Amino acid sequence: MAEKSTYYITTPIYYPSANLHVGHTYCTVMADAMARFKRLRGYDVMFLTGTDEHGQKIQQIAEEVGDTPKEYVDRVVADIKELWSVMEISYDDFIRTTEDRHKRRVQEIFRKIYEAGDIYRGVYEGWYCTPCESFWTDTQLRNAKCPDCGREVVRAKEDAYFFKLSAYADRLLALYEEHPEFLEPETRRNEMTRFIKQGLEDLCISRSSFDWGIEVPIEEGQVIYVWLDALSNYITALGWPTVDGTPGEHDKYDKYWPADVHLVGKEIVRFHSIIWPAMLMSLGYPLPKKVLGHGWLLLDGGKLSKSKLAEAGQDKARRNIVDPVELIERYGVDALKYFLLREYTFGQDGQFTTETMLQRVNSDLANDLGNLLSRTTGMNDKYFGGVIERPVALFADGPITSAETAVDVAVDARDGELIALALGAAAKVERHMDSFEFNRALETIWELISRSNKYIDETEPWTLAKTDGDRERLGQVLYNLAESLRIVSVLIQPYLHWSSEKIREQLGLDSGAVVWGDAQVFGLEAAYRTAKGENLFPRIDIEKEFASIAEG
RNA sequence: CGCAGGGUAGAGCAGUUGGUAGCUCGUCGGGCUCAUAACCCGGAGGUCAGGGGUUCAAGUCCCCUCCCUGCAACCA
Repeated sequence: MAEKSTYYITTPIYYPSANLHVGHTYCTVMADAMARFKRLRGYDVMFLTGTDEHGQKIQQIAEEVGDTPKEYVDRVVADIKELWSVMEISYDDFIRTTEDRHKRRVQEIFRKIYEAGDIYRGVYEGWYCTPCESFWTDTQLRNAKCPDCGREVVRAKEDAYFFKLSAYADRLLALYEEHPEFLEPETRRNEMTRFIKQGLEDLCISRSSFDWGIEVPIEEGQVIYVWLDALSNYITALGWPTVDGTPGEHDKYDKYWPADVHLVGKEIVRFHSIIWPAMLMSLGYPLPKKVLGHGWLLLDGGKLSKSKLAEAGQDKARRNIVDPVELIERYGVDALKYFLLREYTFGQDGQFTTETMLQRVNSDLANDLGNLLSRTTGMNDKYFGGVIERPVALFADGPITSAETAVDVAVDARDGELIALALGAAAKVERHMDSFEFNRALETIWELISRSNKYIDETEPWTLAKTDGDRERLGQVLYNLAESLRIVSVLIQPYLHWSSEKIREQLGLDSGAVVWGDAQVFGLEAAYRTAKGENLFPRIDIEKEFASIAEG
């Protein structure tokens, strides 16, 4: 037997200069959904996230609050890990660039690229703000002043090491040409192609003006500058390149590299699709299969930023919450996850407002899904004491596994329609997930939920309940609804883990035993013992909610 | 200046290779009473930013104009 297929997915490693906002959450939630989906499909998944902890900015912030950089990032990283834990982010490894396993390998990478002749010593020249001790490029300056403090900057130089990025322009263009799937969406690839054709400069990869970083292995007083350090995490976490020769050191590298997808925000597509492959080319390592750039969540038409966050706190009447911790405390993990995955089109920017999220949660989660479960279990409890057997009349030949059979076999056209839709959903979800269309995957599942709600209205179980002779049909209807909900519980499992479990609980199913193939079988359960529980998603009174948010 | 995207119903968005303009929310009307005042059905609402062109046929392809946004080497 062949080994299980592997799937390696990464998020960027976040910069812990401050706590994360809902934009970081967006990226991580997508990666988590994909990782869970692939696991459910039987892949051996490696899902990596982490933090990029070096650099001048963190050194400065730590000094301001009187901490060492390490103390400072330890605290922020603890919060980040706590957030991922609350959100049930199923990462397999969390790499911190301050960890020894990373630092030693980054130095090894530096050495190898140096030995390959792609690193040389030169002079970095830029605008320097003396009070901030920061270098800035021409375009970073604001009105020719320091963008941080607004004070004068001076032209300054320092010795530094450079990576011969310019030497890789042709090979990068060839990569995009021969493997367009390497960089998606297409618009990002167009941007990068243009960018390369404008001419690549060599990349400054070390600094001597601050010391919070990994030391350059061949010279004291220089630390490795961001990209070489940060991008390397995708292989250092897998134990590559080898530095200590311990048995099994690079097993994960052998197994999972090259990565199937680096999920990144559109603003760092350039680093992942130009610098990173160039580094790997220099090292002679295989390239990742895909870099995928997602869009941004926008707040009031602009990107999420600290100043925006401050403003957001000012507008009491319709304050937008962008702190994921607060969103989760108020509305729950699945509400946030569902909204992020359902509302936005991958690759494009989208407006984020708390009001839109609450509307989405009310209509899709409370009214459609929660209510469907409530009415189904409620009627089953009321009419059958919660116990319902698989109706022999409908499943005389056993469970149904194809939509065509469903339509042929069904005694009632509405049954056939419902069953056919339920059986076809999994394949559609798979197709949409293959192209990272989370919104469409969820849309597909919600078509089944809507059809189920409609099925209740069409079959009118409350009318059937009034006549003894209709009792058999009533049982069929409720069984079909339970089966439909069971399939929903499988389909939503990668996205709404918590809800999936709650639904299965109320249906009397084992929560731990979700198998994807079960979504392609109708009539699987021989009997249901349902028990109506608490409402999955209580309706939110949006006006009252805003009043409460304003009081804060 | 350069490069890359957008402009589609009141709001937010979909619209593969050109073939009757869709979805969600909201709104209006109706139905139902199992359910979380939820659910189901139906209606109204768009000269697809503007102009020109190609075509039997253009939201879709080509040209021009206007408006918005992103990138330009440390922002998810």
